[in-house]
This record gives sequence, C-alpha cells and structure tokens, in this order.
Amino acid sequence: MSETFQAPRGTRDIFPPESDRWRALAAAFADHVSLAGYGQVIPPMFEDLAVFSRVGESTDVVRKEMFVLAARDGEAHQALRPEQTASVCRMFAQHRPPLPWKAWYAGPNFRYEKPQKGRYRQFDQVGLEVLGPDDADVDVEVIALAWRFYERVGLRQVRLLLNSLGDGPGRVRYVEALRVHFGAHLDALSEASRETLAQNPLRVLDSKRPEDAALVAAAPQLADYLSEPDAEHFARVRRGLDALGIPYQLEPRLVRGLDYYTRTTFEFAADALDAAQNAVGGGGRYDGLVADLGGPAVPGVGFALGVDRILLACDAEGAFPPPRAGVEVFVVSTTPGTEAVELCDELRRAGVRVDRAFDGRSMKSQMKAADRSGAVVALLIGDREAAERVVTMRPMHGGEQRTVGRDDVLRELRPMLDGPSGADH
RNA sequence: GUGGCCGUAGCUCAGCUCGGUUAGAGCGCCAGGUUGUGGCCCUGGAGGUCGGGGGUUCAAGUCCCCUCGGUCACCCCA
Repeated sequence: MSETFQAPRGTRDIFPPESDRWRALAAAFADHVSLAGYGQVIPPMFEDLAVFSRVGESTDVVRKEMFVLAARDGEAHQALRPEQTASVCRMFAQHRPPLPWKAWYAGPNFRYEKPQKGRYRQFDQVGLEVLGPDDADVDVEVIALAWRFYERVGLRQVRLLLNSLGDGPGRVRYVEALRVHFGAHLDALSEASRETLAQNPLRVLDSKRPEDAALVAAAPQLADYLSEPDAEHFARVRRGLDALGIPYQLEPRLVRGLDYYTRTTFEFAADALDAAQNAVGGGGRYDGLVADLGGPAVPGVGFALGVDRILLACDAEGAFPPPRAGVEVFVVSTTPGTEAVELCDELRRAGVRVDRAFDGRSMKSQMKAADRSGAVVALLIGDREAAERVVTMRPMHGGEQRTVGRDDVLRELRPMLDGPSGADH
C-alpha cells in the first residue's frame, strides 16, 4: 500500500457524476451573476506573499495556513492563494479598470489546515467583488445575489448572519474598549484568546471557547460605537434586505477571519449540514484593502461561497442533483472494418452523443456495455450489415429493432432521441 | 498543532472477543449458459504482501509496541 500513490491530504479526486454537478454549479453561478453585470476575472493561483499578508498578519489564514512556495534561492516570496479577494484587489490596483468594477471568479484556494468534513486543503469557491461604490445598495445587491443563488440551487435551510464592524474613529474606539474590557479580566480569558487579544481584540469576540463565553457576552456592543455615517449605512443595508424580503439575523459577534473587513460583514450558515463547518459563504466590505495593496483608496464589497460545502448542504437537503450526462447512442460492431469509427465520427459531428465498445468483444458483451452506457438506441453492425451497407437500430427501452440503410442512419435516428436532453451540455 | 474512532478484494463489510489447516460474503468486473443481441436468472473466473514495520509464539488477519493513512471533532473558516 505504501507503494501506491494517493491524493494529497485534504484533497479529493472528483469523478462523474459528481464532477458533472460541479460543472453545473459553476455554470449556474456564471449565469446568475452575469445577469447582474459582473464579468469574470481569472487571477493566478499564487501571488507574492505580501499580497496575502495584507489580508491580516494576525489571522490564522496568514500565520499558519499558508501554502508557501519555496523559490530556487531558498527564499519564500510567493504562496498559493488562501482566498481570492486579495488577488482581485491586486488585479484592480495593478490594472485600474474603470469604476464601478464588478468582477466574479471561480476556482480553487489552498489552506494548510487539518482536514475534516467540509474543510479541505484545496477547496473551491465562487465569488464576486464590487469596487468603487460606497453605496449601501451595493452591499444589498451583493448579499441578495448570494441569497438568490442558494435559492437557485435549491437550498432552503440557509441563514444569513449580518453585522457591521464600523470603520474609522468609531472602530478605533470600539477596539480600544474591547482591549480594556478583556484586559481587565485577563486571568479569566482562555490562553488562545489572550494571544488573540494582543493581535486583534475584535477577533476575541469570535471565540467559541466555553470559558470565554461569559466575558464575550459581557463585552461592549459594537453597535454603540458605530459612527453616525456607519450606523446610517448599516441601516440602509437592513432596509434594503427588508425590502427584498431576505431574512437575516443580526450577529454582533460576527467579525470574520480576515482583518480587512470594515462595516458590513455577513455569513451564510447551512443548517441542514451535519458538520461543524457549516458556513457555506461569507463576505463583507473592505474599504481599505485596495489602498493597502498599493492602489487608490477605493472601497469594495464582495463575497465568496464554498462550492464543496454548498454541495454537501445540497446532499443534506436532497437538492441540486447531478445533471444527466452520458450518451444517447451506442455503437456495437463485430466487424473488422472501419464502419464503427466512421459511424461514430459522423454522428458526433452532427452533435449526437455517441460511445462504442472496443477490443473486438462479443456482441453480447458489447450489448451489455450499451446497456450500461444509458444510451437510448444501440446501432449494430455485424457481418451482415457490413456486407449490405446497413445498420440495425435497436431501441434499448422497448420497441422493435429495424435495419436501415447506412446513409439513412442519422435521419432515422433523430426522431428516436428525446429532444432537448440531447446535444447540449 | 491536539484529541476520539477506524484501516481485511475495485466498493460495502464479516472473520479479531477465547491465536491453529488453502482468508470469506454481497455488489461490481470478465467469460459461458443463447456459435449475431443488453436488462432478470444460473454457472465459472480474475482480483487480497489482512495499511506498513517490529515483537510475543511451534503458529498472528486475530495479542503487544511503533508508524503511516483515513475520518470526525477542537481551533479556525468556504
């Protein structure tokens, strides 16, 4: 067993029909956000280490979960991306596309974590970002697009958690208040949280350790520290969501794992998901990130949705089954000639989905293969058919088989194939 | 990084408690029963260094130690 290779820890090999489902989900997302004017961007899968460092020196993502690439000189300057928001902002800072800039993306990210259900070292996300507008309506649009996407794939048991982290002076005062609050009870705080406090007091609120629960509950409320504009912004976000009938749950302790978030933050929890990792998406505003990456002071807001977890949640809810795949026609040939290769080629060029058997197996064996392929029709070419330039068409789900002229196959076949499920996807 | 549970055919598992002749089943795969025809049925076949290493023993899939891997959870997050 030690001689055989296997996929690296935390990665998975995906086969049909699951891979068909992945493709369908990505296609659904592309279609979904195209309707709202977003264009796809494809950033590289690795970046300068510093690009990701900007998302937060104090975060686990940066401190211990980065897949750092060893360069030839032995120095580490680059890393596989742990998320794509930073890459997209770097793209913006570098190329300066016109504002507002609405971009979506899809693809794998990498975090060096210990795997468990719903958490992998390579995981796929689809997401989008809007750079430029400061308008709360953009926050609403972004959240709504995520919410409607879950609806679109058929998920029902998703909860939207919403918070505002504030920004500017209010944020500074709040962080200071937290530092004072937790600092006064250091001995009551868990070891891990004491360390977090030194790095980023906000994130202590995120602690789920039981020993911290009382202190976290007694902590100052962020809402009391929001500046007037930030409070107004947040109110507008909520009003927009109300208008769209999108339910949300205010979660004052939702600070999220990346340091760049300001003001609106949100997360989507899949309640049907029987796993500890039940966040199927999240995002928020990051008004300072582009500037941190050397760009202009342009505000931004966006989200990322976890493809792996969405699909797990779909499993739990019986939603989004794999699309029909496979072929419609199967060619069975027991002749030594080129009839089968020619027939397959002709039909495929006409857009018919065709497979066949190889290695000169017996007709019985090939018929079994035809059955397994899911084809609606089998086309048989034995010595008799070859000699007479004809093909026997056998319906696989009942009906009389008949023999037609070789040149009439395509025309005779068409009515036997059930329309739309045919040539597309 | 820490902890619980689990590693026997391609897959799902029995056998391990109380060590003992050629390690089993179902499904899947291949072939035959029908010398040109699938699904059901019947028969046969291929396929396993029992995760790896060490130890105990006359004898280890079975007992002990180590190790690797998987999985779930903590932490954190998609």
